[in-house]
Amino acid sequence: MHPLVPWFAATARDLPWRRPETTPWGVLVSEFMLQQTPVARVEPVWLRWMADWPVPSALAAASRADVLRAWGKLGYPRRALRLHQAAAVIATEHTDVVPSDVDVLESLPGVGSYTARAVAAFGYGKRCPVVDTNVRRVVARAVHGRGDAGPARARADLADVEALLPPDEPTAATLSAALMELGAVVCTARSPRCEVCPLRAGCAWQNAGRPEYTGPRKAPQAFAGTDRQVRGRLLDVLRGAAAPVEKAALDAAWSDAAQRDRCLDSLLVDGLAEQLDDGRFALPA
DNA sequence: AATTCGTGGGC
DNA sequence: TGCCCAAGAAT
Repeated sequence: MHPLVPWFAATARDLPWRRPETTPWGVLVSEFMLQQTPVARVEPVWLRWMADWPVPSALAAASRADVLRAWGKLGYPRRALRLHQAAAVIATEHTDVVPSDVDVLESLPGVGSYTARAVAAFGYGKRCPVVDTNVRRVVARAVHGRGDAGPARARADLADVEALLPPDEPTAATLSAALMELGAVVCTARSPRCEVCPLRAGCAWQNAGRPEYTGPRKAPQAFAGTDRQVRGRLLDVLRGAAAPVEKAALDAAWSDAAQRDRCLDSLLVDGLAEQLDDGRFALPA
């Protein structure tokens, strides 16, 4: 796996959260935004976010409405709320310093196994296996000779990557980033660019003749007509409104009244919206 | 362990 | 065009 280190040094994308001046807080923010959202859409939002809220306590002091507006259309807006909550915990319980310990990180709202390890590795240069969908695919192919990663197996996946990391901490951290980069730009899910892959010579999948993936397929995720779409429509109305809106404005966003009301209620429960005393609706203060 | 949770671009 | 996918987490 060592060929990945010089390859990464030579070809890595110049992403703003990878620049040397980026703080662990900047890394944490980027990882929240990158959960299920492509790099290209995250970049401009991250830049403005860090300018507005350069430290956790600054974000913690902002209103949820401001946070949700800044999050914009990145999707899964509950992530924005969890980041807001995590910032408050960091500010009040960790003296405004992002934790470097994986277990402490994982205790923060919205921080799971991947994000905790990414912050430890990319924010603090630790030797720490980082397993995301890209890394699982690279390991499945290069190490196991399978066309794709099957269902996640947390412990086994971590052990696979742990075995690849060199002893040297900064080199291990760089390799972690390189594995993700390879999966993102070369060893992609569809149409992998094996011709330019630095691992080609030793890749188990390549050497096996690139057999097709045979394992279980993940169930395709419907979107049109789901609550997820309706919630998105409703929240888009609230995000775009300069003042609280009447219910009629939300009614116009989706025709099925029962589904619409159920989704509005779920937004209230999630803290993504609130109803004022006069009956109007708005992003939460 | 299987579902739910947004949004949009690429093929 | 419709389908698949994108640096996951919580339940």
